[in-house]
Order: sequence, then structure tokens, then C-alpha cells
Amino acid sequence: MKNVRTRFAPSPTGYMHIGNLRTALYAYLVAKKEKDGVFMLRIEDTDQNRQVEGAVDIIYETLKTCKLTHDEGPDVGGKYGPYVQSDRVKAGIYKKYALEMVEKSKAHFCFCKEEDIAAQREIASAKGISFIYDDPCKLLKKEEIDLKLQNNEPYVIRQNIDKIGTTDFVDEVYGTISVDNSTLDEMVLLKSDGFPTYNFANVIDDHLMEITHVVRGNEYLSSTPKYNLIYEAFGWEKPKYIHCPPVMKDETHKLSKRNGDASFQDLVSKGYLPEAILNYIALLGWSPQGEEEIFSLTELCEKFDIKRIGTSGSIFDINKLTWLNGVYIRNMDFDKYYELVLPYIKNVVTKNYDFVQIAKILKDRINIFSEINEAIDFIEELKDYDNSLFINSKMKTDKDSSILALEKSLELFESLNDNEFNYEFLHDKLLSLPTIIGIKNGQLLYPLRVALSGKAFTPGGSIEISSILKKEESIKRIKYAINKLKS
RNA sequence: GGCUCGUUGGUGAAACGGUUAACACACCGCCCUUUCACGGCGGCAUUCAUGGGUUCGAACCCCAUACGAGUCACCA
Repeated sequence: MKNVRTRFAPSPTGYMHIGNLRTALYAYLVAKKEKDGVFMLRIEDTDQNRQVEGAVDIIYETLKTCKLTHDEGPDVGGKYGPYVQSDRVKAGIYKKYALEMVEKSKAHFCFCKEEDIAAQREIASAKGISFIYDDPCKLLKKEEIDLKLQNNEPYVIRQNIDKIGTTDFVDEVYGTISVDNSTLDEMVLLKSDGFPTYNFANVIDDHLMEITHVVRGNEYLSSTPKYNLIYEAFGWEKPKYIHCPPVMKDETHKLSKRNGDASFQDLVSKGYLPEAILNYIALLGWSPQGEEEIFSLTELCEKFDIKRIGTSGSIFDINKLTWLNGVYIRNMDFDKYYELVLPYIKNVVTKNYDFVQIAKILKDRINIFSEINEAIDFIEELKDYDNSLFINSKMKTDKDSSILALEKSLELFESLNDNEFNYEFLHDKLLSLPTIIGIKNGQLLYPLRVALSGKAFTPGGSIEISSILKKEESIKRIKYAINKLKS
């Protein structure tokens, strides 16, 4: 059997959104599941009007950060190049095949004006009739065509489709799709600017590049018969088709880059980990065999199975991604985590505190890095808070008990050296204090946390916080709280 | 409008004619705990869009209907 070869063939028209990335992932997995599978990148830039500056770089960058390494592509080369379609246009590839189609009577020259066809389409749709263009140019005699060509009349090359019978194919995901040929319209293969349409270029390149499995969104499901007719015209072997269900934003709308946050880049900048994003989107539209859901890319390669791709659209659930991201953070090796988290911490804390300690109290408590800001902003600066925070029925604290707790804590802190402000030592001292005074742990530690942080909830408790703030700052905040309570 | 595809809880989903319809997220309880989280335990679809049919037996097969999506470009 031939080596499996798949491609990711985006058009460089802007951001990379999650649906796109998932298609790339699946194409990668289909290839890499096999020992010698090849995953390649091809840039489909046949629409000269839609080019977006820097879009190709975003594609490279995204694939790189996701570690979806392509074996062949514009930047890494390969035997089947060039890998950018506009370069292939220059090499005359598409025109040659388009002309061959004409020769085989599977396509014809068309000199019709675009506006005329559009007008007809308009009329038909106003009448509610389905429109399939019946091209008069098909009837042109050879001499007439030659004359028009000599006069440099603009033309396109349009596919010929016999309106009789049906065309069907087997999709690996959706099963047998059967379409009546009379409903197929004869699409343009080569545009008047000499560029091929996506429809044509895609087929030519997939064949020339020996793609064995075509992985793409299911919006191509209904036009696949037309592509197959091209394969048949040349007598080429058709690839296996793997059409993927859409990724939705809600029940009725596909995910689009229109409304922002669905792009890969957005998610990364919100503090999501590429590995977690990839893991999550793998689960949208595909389900693993067992109950395990956490997979590295390598594991995905092993587990992935085309047969388990679903057929209905799935709604992108940021909730679950967030949870999954938290799992990745919690499972991460501390050094790696620290390296990633440090910039976020430094973004909030500019004073010289123990960043390792801060990172530690955060690790089990955040799902995404962007939560850090709010979680530890009190370290840098105590914001004013209300005395009512000290009163907590569950903790059995009120104004007087809080004052007592704070005064005792203050006494203790003042008796310590600054270098005794470490977690172990403070843990010993602070936890033995309630017994001595004859109160419950919470009655001491809760008011202390409020005083140190100005918040009722914080990552870590008062022991952790005081060990981070150290002697001087802790005492300052306790004194402030006592004054506040007494005034 | 024609054609193609889809429809299992709020979300992702499993189930390959016979199960109490898995599991995960979310949600709700309880436990652990100095708070929050983490972790642990438990709850959460009498029902698989609806209506028919086939079958001893249907979420799974068939047919209608409804709803949704995709497509019908010199866009991909």
C-alpha cells in the first residue's frame, strides 16, 4: 500500500480559527498515525483579491506552536513543489491541464460576461427557480473559438458535465453520497486572469502531490462529485475523502473569526496552552475509544481513528477548554510551569517578592493564566476594603474577635525575624497560636487573611500570604486593619 | 427554491437490535480544608427532534414530517 499523504491547504486570508486548526490537526493525525505518513502544507492563494499581508506567517507560526510539523511545504521544500499555488500558476501547471480537459471535451472555452451570468442568476432566484448556467459557448464552433482567442477576448475554461445519471462516492465519515448529475453546475476551472479556481487547483494539486487522504470541512461534501468528475476526466485515481463536521459557535452559527475570540491566537493570548487547545479541539467531532480524554499529540496519533469522527456539528465550549487547560497546568512539571507563569506574575507584582512561592500557590488554583491578575493583585498593593469582611458567621468571627486575633498576630510577627517568615516556620507558629489563646483556627487565620489581602478569598491562606509579604509589609497591613476596625 | 448533510441531557459525547442510555465539562449537594481552589463522594436524560412502520425486542433499520446546517461564485 502507498504511503499515506495528507495536506493542510489553507488560503492565506487572515487568522487561523479553531475550525481550521482542527482540520489541520485531523489531517496531521491521519498521516502520522501511519509509520511513514507525510503531512504537507500547501498555500492556496489563487484569489488575488483576497490576499492578506502576513497571513502565511500566521499559518507557519500556528502550526509551529502546535507542533503540527509539516514534512513538506513552501518553507521546508519537498519533491512535489512548488507548494504555493501562485507559484504553480507561474509554472503553467493549471493551464496545461485545463487545456487538456478541453481537448478531452470535458471542458470548454467560455466567453460569456460575468455580469450577464450574474443577471440571469438574479432573475432566476427572483422567480424562485434554481439556476444552473446553460452555457451557450458550448455550442461554439472551433473556428469561432479560434477567432475569439485571436482577438484576445477574455475567456474562462468551464467544466462540461453530462446531465445524465448520478455521481456517487464514499466518504470515510459520511458514507455514500449520491448526487444527481442534473443538479451539478458546470464550474469555472480557469479564471479569466489565468488563475485556476480553488475547485480546479485543488484537484490538480492533490493528484500531482499524490495526496491519498483529503481531509477538509464538510462544506465541500456536496461539490465533491464535481471534483471526482475531473479525476475521471484524466483517468486519475481518486483519494479517500474525510469530510469533517463543522465546529459551531452556537446551535445555528459556525465558528467564524468574525466575532473575535475563536481564533487560535486569541486563545493563546488569553493564556490558554497550545497543547490544551489542541487536545480540546481533537475532542470536538471525534471521540476516543475509552474514557480517557487527556491526550498529548503523540497519544492522539496513536488513538486517532477516522471511524470515530462524528457527523454532526459540535459547539465550541470554552468552559471545557478552560477546565482542560487547568488540568494541563496542574499536571505540568513545576519548572516548565514556572517559566510560563512568571511573566504573568511579574505583570502584577513588580516588587521583589518570592515569585516561586507565588507561583506555587497559584498552580492548583488557576485554569488559565489570565486569571492570575485578579487572583494576586493584592500582593502588590492592598486595596481598601470594608470592615464587614471581618464578620463571617461560618468562621465565627466578629469585630471584637478579629481585633483580638489581629493583635495577637501582630505580637507574634513583631517577635520574629524577617528570615523566619517562611512557610514552615509561620505554619508552626500561627497554628499553635489559636490553642494558646483558646480560639478556633479560623477565628485567627480568617481575619488575618482579610487584613493581609483585603479579600475574603485568596489563593493560599494567611500563612502563605504572610510568608510572601514578609515581616514589614505584613505588620503594616495588620496595623492598618486594627486601626480601621477600632475607628 | 433545488440538491447534500445533520438531529442522544445546558455542552462535548458513548452505544455497532436486547445495558438501570457510559464517560467528561457545567450545575447542585456533601466531605476534606484557615478561605478559595485542588482532591474525594453523590445527584442531575423514564428517554434518544416528532409521527408512523419493520421486529419477540428499536436511540440504533425503513418511511414521512419538523427543525438546523452546507452548497448552488471567475471565494476558498
